[in-house]
Amino acid sequence: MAHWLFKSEPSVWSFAMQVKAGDKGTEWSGVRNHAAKLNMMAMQLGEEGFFYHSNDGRAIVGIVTVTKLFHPDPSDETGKFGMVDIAAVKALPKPVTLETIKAMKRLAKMELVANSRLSVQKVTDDEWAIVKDLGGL
DNA sequence: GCCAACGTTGGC
DNA sequence: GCCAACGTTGGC
Repeated sequence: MAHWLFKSEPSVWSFAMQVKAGDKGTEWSGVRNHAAKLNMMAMQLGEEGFFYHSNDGRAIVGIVTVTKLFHPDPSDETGKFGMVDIAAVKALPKPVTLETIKAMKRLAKMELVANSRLSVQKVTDDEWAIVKDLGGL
């Protein structure tokens, strides 16, 4: 199973809102980037990803799971892009900050550091295990 | 609030 | 099809 990372500004859509939205999941709409789209197309049902708060927070705060495979995003008039649905799984007992990630040698290659602007990223098995551990899971 | 990095757009 | 200009993102 592959692992992922979803990035969101908490003032727009926070992990707390994702939790409140329940188990069924919500549409991860509005992605207009091809690299992010390819990542979403590769996602399988039940695969898990980190939920990262950009700007305000700058930390990985929770885990989400894919509840619906890649499908068209009605908000995209060009029809080129799409989205998956995700639902919150659990919060990290200890959020893992960007600062911590940058300070860890084994996490230095994370896309979060290398390509911070990509909104849906791939996370390696190694990175997944390390961050979960740092997060207290 | 600034600025670097990156993606997209549009003129040629 | 190239590339300069522009807009957006996100860390600091």
